[in-house]
Amino acid sequence: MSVGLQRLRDDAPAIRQGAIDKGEDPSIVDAALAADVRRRELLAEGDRLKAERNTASKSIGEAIRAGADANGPETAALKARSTEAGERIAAIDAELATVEATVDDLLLRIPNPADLDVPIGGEEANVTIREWGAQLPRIQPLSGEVGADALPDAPSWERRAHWDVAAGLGIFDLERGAKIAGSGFPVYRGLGSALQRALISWFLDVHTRENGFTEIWPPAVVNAASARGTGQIPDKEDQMYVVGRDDLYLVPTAEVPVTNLHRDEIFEATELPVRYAAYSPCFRREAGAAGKDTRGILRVHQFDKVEMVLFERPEASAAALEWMTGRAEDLLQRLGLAYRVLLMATREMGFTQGRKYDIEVWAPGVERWLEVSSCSNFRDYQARRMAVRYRPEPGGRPELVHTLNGSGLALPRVVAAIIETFQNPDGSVVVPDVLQPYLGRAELRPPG
RNA sequence: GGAGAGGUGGCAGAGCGGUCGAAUGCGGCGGUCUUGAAAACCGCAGAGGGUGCAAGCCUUCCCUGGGUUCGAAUCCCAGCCUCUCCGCCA
Repeated sequence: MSVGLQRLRDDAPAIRQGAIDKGEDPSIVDAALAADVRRRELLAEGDRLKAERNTASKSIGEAIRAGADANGPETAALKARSTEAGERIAAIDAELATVEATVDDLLLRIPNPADLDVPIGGEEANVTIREWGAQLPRIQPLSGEVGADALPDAPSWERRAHWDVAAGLGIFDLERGAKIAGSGFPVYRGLGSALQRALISWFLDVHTRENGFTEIWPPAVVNAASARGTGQIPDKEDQMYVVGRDDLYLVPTAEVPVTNLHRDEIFEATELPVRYAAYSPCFRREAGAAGKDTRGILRVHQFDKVEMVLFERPEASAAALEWMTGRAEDLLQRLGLAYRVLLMATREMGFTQGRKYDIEVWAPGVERWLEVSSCSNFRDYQARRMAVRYRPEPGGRPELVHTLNGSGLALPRVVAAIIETFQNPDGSVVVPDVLQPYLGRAELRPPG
């Protein structure tokens, strides 16, 4: 935490501006700085008194060993000196404890400044930096060319939304999901369930066999220290499901348990980078999002995701973010889904990120771009909270690592895009080539 | 859930309430020796914070949090975790 203070002292204007750019309160920076001044005053005085007490206590021990009476008058004088120092130490430590709690709390509320080249602003300031694939129209001719070449009066068909197609196929059961758990807890059945497994397996297979990730299967709950480490507490606390009785949090993403794997640890430089790929269910309360995307599976309280998590040397993290984003894009290309990559503007980023790319797939049935991946470089922000360090040189001083993570990929919207992109006029859906071995079939059709 | 044992540095493992940030072994780093390596020998080696240009000095940390004491790794209390046995159970 105090490495953060160091940066705060050295670079307060940039941190302040970073908070403003992200739409956060910059006055917290000054409050933290002021509290830090008081903290150091108390620390200096407390340390001085502790040194005094230590020497006094030590001389008591020496006197006794030299033959003095442990309860005699000469030791009593020494004890009085030590006791007096002890009382003042107690008072100072008490104030120090409250001041440090204040500093820690304030530090947790100062956001990570965005990289200097990140556009400043809200959604309108996001920059599309890449697009891939054809953005299919909702209405298209039954045969022949798609697009401008199509004849105006030719017979056409209309793509349906994924929930309509899924209803025909019998692969979702949203109503019964609502009955047994609540709205936003989808049930997948039959080939819908198999499609979930297929996607998870294929994603993990690509990451582990081709991309060099180590697979992790994490717990679905974490403790408060882990939630704080990755920044869910205090920033996004109300987005998490809490198991109050046991003081546990349902994970909103595998990022939380997997990044915390190395909390309070020191890597050797030769161990980096560390690359993990982890499947987990993800639980999100989506508080404040009521009424948005209520149809289908575009916004749900529980979904499945494969997450990529990297621990990197600072000088390598920028390139690692590009690489990791590329790994997520590769999955979409091999599925045959059109997508675009956005560099997110400052107010569209989270509290903890230095740079973030969102990847959105085109869903031609609902005619919308759907976010399926978010790839971020946290630089040393999470590492500081979690005390994850590495030794640049053997035997050298530890320094903070950089952490990154990105979805690779989140399932529901990929499923929606697959259904809407590869649906046929008769209601069947073609299975992408890469998934056919996992599903054991080339298309989804209604049973019977 | 019940009963017992235990949590010390990268690992293993000592540690009468004062001289313990902590013996010893392994591992690590540097060196001697060697054509090179191994072995042997010598030496260095924890983390955080404060202060200082720096060398350094001071301070905290022996699971966590309280307490007793002039002084706690060592004593007391609570919690967490691990192991063994019993019970229950996918």
